[in-house]
Amino acid sequence: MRADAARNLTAVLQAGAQLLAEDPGTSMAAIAAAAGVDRTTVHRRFASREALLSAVFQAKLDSAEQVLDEARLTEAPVPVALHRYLEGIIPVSRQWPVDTRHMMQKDPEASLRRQEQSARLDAFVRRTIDEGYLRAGTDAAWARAVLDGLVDTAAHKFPAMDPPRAADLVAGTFLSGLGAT
Amino acid sequence: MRADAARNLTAVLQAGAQLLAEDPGTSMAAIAAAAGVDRTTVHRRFASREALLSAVFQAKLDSAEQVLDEARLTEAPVPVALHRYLEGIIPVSRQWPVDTRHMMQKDPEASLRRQEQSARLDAFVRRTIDEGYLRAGTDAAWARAVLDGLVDTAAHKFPAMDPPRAADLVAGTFLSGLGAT
DNA sequence: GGTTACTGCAACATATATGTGGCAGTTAAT
DNA sequence: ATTAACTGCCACATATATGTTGCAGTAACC
Repeated sequence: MRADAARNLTAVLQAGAQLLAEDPGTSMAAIAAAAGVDRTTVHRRFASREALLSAVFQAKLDSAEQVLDEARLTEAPVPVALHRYLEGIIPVSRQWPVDTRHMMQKDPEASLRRQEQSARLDAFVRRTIDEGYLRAGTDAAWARAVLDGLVDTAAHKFPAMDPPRAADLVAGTFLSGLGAT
Repeated sequence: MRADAARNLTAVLQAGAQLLAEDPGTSMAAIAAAAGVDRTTVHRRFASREALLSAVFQAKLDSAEQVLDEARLTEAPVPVALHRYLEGIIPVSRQWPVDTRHMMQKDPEASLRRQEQSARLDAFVRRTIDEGYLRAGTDAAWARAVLDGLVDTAAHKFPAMDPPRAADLVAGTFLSGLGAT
């Protein structure tokens, strides 16, 4: 592939991610326009609309996987791993705001990757409970869902907040809540 | 309106809310099929797709408004009001899972009602802070966003959890987090 | 029982999105 | 400088969703 072609490709993926997050029904024409290329050019890169969506999801999965790796969820101390994960995943969630859950039946391969990543986080939450960082009796599924929700909130409802501060806020709220002592 | 017609109308609204929440691009034909009526019947009730969406949003706004009223957010003690609100809003969020934010430019009237309801909740969060139920220095916008996120999580990721227990869980997580003391 | 309201079905027109192919022009790589 | 890759623009075919109309049948309401 030529260098300018590669630039166009990433532009389409990034524009697509932003538009599809706001409106999953965004047309290829709208994505092409946002990326500054012709509609037929997009069709040349991606055989179908599904293929484009798959490429966007793959890009998100790639970024998320790198964050999971670098957070050292199974080895680093829980507070360290948690913070590293949050600081890394919030920018990823902002850059690729698409919801990967709605791709399950369409793209089984991506769905599998997503499940694997989800399982790694589940395991981390279990370790967090096992090592006593969460209150005894805490439901792991609830803790996991709350963590995801806080990440989404920080990432998308406070898009201007810098990742380190957002990670602090999420971790603090997750562990201690907002109530007075 | 005849009684059977009213039944069909509510069936369309409820089926539409569920389908549109999963896929905002759901066709009128799919909604009609889910509601068990013909496509043309839906078109007779709702002049356009937009009109149907507006009706769904109105139904959600009506239910939410009732919850806000009955929670007595400005008068009841904060813990009582919070719990009443949560116990009421979670079923509403389940019955009308549509996201009302994406209707802003399309339906200015509904958007205004939504803003009014949002303002009532903002005021409640401020009161919660002013009366010392949240830690001093807590960002009201963050608290509000976290509360919304927890409601969504409890409502949609734990659809089988009964509202009183879900309200307990949300309130507890909101105020105290999940961390060990 | 008769009227009215409502529905399902079929047909139709329209708009929009997807996907393909050709062709001339431009630009990166050699 | 030449070649190959890539792009934009135009035209086309196809599919699907929206919205409308007419008509016959059914069920609620008086």
